[in-house]
Amino acid sequence: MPSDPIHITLPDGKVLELPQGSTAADVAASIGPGLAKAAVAAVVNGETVGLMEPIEGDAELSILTDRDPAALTVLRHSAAHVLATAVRELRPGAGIGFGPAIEEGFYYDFDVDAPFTPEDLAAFEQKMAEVAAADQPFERRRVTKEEARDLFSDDPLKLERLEEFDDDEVITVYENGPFLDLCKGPHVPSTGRLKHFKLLSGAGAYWRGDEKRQMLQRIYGTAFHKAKDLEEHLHRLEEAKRRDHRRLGKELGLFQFHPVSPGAAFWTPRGTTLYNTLERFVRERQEHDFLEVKTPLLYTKELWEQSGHWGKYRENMFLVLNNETGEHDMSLKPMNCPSHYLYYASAKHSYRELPLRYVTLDVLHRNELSGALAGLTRVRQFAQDDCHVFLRQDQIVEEVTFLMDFILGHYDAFGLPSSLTFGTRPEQRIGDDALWDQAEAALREALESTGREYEVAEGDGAFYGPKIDFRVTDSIGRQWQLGTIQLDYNAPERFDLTYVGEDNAPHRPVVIHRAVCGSFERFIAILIEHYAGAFPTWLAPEQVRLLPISEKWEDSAREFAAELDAARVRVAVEGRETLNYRIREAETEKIPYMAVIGEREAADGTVAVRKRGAGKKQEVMPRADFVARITEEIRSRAAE
RNA sequence: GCUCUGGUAGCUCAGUGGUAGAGCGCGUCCUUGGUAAGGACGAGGUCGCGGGUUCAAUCCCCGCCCAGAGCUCCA
Repeated sequence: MPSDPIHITLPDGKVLELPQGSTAADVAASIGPGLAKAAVAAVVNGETVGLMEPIEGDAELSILTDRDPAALTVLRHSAAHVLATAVRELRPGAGIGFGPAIEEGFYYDFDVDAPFTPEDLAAFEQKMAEVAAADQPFERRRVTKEEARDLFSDDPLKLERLEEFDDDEVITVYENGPFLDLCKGPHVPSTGRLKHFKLLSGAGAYWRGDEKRQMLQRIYGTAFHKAKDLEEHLHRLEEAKRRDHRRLGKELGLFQFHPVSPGAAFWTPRGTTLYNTLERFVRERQEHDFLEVKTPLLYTKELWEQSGHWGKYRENMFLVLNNETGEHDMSLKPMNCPSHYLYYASAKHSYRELPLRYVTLDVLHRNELSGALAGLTRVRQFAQDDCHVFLRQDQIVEEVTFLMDFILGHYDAFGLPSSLTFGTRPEQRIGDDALWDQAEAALREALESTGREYEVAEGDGAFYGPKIDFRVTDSIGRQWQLGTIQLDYNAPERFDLTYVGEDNAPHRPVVIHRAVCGSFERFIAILIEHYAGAFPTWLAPEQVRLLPISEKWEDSAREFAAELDAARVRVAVEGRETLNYRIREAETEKIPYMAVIGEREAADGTVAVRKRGAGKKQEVMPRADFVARITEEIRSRAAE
């Protein structure tokens, strides 16, 4: 007695009729053999499911092939299971934690006595290949909590997770060959789908990310549908290593670190030139519409109590002994905001003056965990291009539009494509909803006015107001979160900030926190990696290297160097060793221009110019022409 | 902070229970060069810091410092 068929609606609106118990694989097969082969998983009524799961009743369904990002997540999740299968084969006693797909691959956490060695990883990878070759089907089963307790009686970590389920919740397990895991799924139909994968690294990871819990051993890996994608990914990892700012910073002599001041950079002369050039650029852009102020670095705790930092942020502050009181009741500033509030509050302000934009580029200190420090990207001492705008509620749209334009212009100057994220009200927040409605509407309007696409991150705003975050993509496709525009309704209350309105009564201003680079340190790290150390001429610490062919032409070279120097071009003359040696050296140091002077050039006042990376394609030109050309390139801050 | 790994010449790294090596860089001399490394000689080390084991420690053990990777993208 056949039961009623089910009706499957496809993305193009077509409706298929299939018998009860049909699976997404059946649907794919009924559409065509090509699709049946390419199918990885399916989306049924908005939920990603495995191909082999029976569809329950009428549904909207689309098939995921290896071109869908969601299918890659499924494959990687399955790869995590295959990894666990392999580890359990080789280390039967290993406890299993969680093993999800992540952005760039997957990981699985194991409870074992000792960390895995690289040799272990190689053996696991080998075993994974065997598991994949065995083409074990992934079988999904629904179980009761009671059954699950039984199945995982030897897996305390799984049991712990299990106890968090409600009694009536659907619990599923997946089984492939010898391996059984508590898992929501979905998975690819069988382990044979896993063809292109690689284990990358092992490291400790706390169970559930809680430092009070036991340390598990995590193995990271990645997997792709196509060999080419895997290769490209591995190549990108190599490329990132090659561009690592810590490595290039050392090679190009830009900055160093010393144990006597962990997390604080020593900038070399070259690095300082780079830093100052960036700072000059930032200052120049802020010259007209912003007011730069310098404020103290050290404050008593009264300020931090008022700002709320003393209670919530003290762990991250460097406290300083106050001789007067004998207490550590002073602190180096970890941010500039409170000093800007104080300065604003030091005078009465008319509504006519607003918006007021205060900028400070001072050094800040934050006591980050020692284990969190990393090169220039995570430091304890840094400087932000920090701005606080004081404005009226009715000015928000115009101001945010102005600031966005300002921030995007900055990234454009470095050829960093940017994207925008709008963070709306979080669960935990202050201020009434009417104010949030207004603030969000204003940000939205400003965002719309740019005509650019933006992502909405619901609930991602700060507790004191909504925000817009700016992310840039560097030359090898990595994304970095840099600038931010945050509305703040809390600070004006805490610091009792006011302005005198048209009605001659005091009103609360709104505060906007704005940063463009984030910190100079981190921004420079990103620039180093973005340019792979080959800075555009305007940023390069040394812009021209003059190479006299022999000592005889050194005077001529020095004369020309003086000319360039007078034109504010950063130039050095290098006369030792052979010409070939010096060319190689300048090329490795990524100097934008080499200028060679020999008998001919000295005689007719020319110079043979070789551009970085251009090889033997040199250009002989009158010296004045080269000065004109390079000064224009610097003035316009040309990209190359 | 915690786990693991590492710390040897300015840099990159090899090495050993018997007071240490390479390449590059650096110095001197020769060479005076035409577009990615000319040649010779030489200087340079508290083997991260402190303690312990040992006849003897850069090496083994303990502590500390610094660096690197990682520390929920939740079955």
